[in-house]
Amino acid sequence: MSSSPGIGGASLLGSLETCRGDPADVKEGTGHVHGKRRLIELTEQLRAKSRKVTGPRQKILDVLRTNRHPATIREVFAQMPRGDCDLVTVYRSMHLLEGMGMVKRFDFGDGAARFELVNGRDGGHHHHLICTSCDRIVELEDCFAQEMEEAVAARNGFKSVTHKLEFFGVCPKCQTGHRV
Amino acid sequence: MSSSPGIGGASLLGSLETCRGDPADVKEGTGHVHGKRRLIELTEQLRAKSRKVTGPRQKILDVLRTNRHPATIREVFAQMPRGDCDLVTVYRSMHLLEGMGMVKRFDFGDGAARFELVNGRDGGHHHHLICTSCDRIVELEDCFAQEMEEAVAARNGFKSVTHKLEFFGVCPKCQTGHRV
DNA sequence: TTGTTTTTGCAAGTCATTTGCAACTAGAGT
DNA sequence: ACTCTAGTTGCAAATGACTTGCAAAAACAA
Repeated sequence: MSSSPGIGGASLLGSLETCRGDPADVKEGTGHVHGKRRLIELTEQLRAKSRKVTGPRQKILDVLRTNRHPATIREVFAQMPRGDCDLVTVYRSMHLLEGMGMVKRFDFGDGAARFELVNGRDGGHHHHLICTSCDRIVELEDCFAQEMEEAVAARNGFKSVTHKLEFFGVCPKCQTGHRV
Repeated sequence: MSSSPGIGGASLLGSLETCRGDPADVKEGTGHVHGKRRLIELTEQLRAKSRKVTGPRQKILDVLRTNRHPATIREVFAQMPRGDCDLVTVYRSMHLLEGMGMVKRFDFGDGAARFELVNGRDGGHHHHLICTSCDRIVELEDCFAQEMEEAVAARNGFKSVTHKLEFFGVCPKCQTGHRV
């Protein structure tokens, strides 16, 4: 990383370790850790699987952490201070994180894959409702296809069955004709 | 189409019109027309919307007609006698057919869109179960997500909600270790 | 048959994503 | 703290799905 020698792990993690008291760290009820402390957890996951905790990876995780909806590679890249890392590195890191189960890939059919940080051990499995007019994304809580999945698996003798389910429609705002 | 001047509409349709008695023409119970007669119906749909019935389009429809599973553009192209038409024409025709509602697009997450002929007026809405090991595709009858779709639409105030749902898993044959 | 409009082939372009490779660095070992 | 090495990164170039521009060719109506 010759172009940005200052982005070492120390600079980012160092400041993080002083943030234990971040009021947003724990979202009550969910048990999920948020805020910057979350980032420390994430980098620990990397270390735990003996992957190196590099500047680009921390930045990418930090961007993912602050995104409420699945983001494309380009969106993640755009949200990093310019010069932080190469676009290719985002692709490679995302692939790594996906393989580690730290992020989940979604496909909304617009040609670019989207990624979202996985929460909790169950992976926080859920689906999305996407406005076909303004691209607004609504995160749907929980999954209603579990039974279906089991039925389909059993009926066809398949194992390790998973599913991909997304909904598309026109959101309330776009129904009024006000393109947002 | 300088390279294949002999592929006129007459050559294909002509032979079709003599095939009314094709034993596979009507699949009992379903009311769907199959066999070559189906192709005549399809070309009529083109004419009805004043799109030209060309050689390439007939060939493409004929390939789609014989495919049991959604096929990629390349697969459709590969199934046409060489020189029948350009790959680009398959892309363009598929886009046209999709716009007309004659074919439906699916995405199994492998980078290439897949297309399947639509049957009946309801569109024969259904889903697929794909083996992640050997790519085998199982067509699942009916759709189990209709209620969900309505609930999601109502709860979020969306209109014209549709959904995309596919299942992925390991098929019986691949579970035994025999890669097929 | 002619005329108009649509369609096609070919070449080139776009865009997401991947890959080759040399330079670089995080973290382990010393 | 210093070295070593495997894992990472940047850059450039490649890949692959899909699209677009344009002139030649074909469908079909008059």
